[in-house]
Amino acid sequence: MRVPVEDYDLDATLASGQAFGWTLTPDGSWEGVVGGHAIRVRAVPGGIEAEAHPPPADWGWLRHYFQTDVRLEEILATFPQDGPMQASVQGCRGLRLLRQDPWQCLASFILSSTKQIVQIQQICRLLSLRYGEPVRPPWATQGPLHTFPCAERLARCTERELRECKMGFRAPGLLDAARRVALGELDLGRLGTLPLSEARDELCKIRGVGPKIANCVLLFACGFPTAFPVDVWVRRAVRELYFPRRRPTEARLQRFVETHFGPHAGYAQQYLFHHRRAVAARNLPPAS
DNA sequence: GACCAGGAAACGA
DNA sequence: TCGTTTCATGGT
Repeated sequence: MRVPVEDYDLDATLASGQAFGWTLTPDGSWEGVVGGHAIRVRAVPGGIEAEAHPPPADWGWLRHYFQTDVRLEEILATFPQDGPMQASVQGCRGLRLLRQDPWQCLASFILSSTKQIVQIQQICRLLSLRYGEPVRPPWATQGPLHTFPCAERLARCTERELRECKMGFRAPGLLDAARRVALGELDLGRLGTLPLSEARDELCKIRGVGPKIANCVLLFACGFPTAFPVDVWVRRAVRELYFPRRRPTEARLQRFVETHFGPHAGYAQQYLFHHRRAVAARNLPPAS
């Protein structure tokens, strides 16, 4: 299957710390699981090439996940026309936001707090291996891929079992989230129909979920284009670029990001995040 | 060994 | 409403 799309940097998007289940294979394609299907995707001229197993009847769910109908040009045009923002866009033209499954996204970001991206990937992989369902596509050379475990399955785990997946103090939070979702106490599918602040309040009832993680879920999975997660990298970027003199209070910084970046502030945030990390990687090259 | 990582919550001032 | 500390684990 070939999905035509312009302005799409697949590699940057899948490696950008918004989804943690993708693996880059030696031949340059990405393997993952979306909607119960094992997927292999690669960037090709003019679009994305995908294989799926089991073979799907239609591919709408894949276009939805990758948001290939979104016109990036129109989104970038809404960004503030200031130097810092334009520089961030120039740094990685084609970076995109995915539309993830809300439960997987919520669980992943509960596991993300004060963890590096590679470690989050490691924990998610371990969880999937132990509690997800195996999917064996015909192209798999090694073992099968695994779905991300559903809330009902994780709700049946003990805290000790979850801690064995290296998540440390985040285990109670994940368990709390899984139980709320499994019991129907929290309807993730409904969040997208609520006003932003109400949806955020719902998520923040979960232990270990504060504004940052809630905003990640609202932006990456629930379709709120102005949700603006502020993590250490984005805070660093915004301070350096927009408050070079004195450092603003947290409340001041919050007000700024909510008003300055326009109707697609969440997208702008992803560019700031990616660009600031790229600068850090350039200034501090990894030890051989 | 010190320091940090896509944070949140409990605490004291 | 501020800043500080603690939580668990692994990488640099």
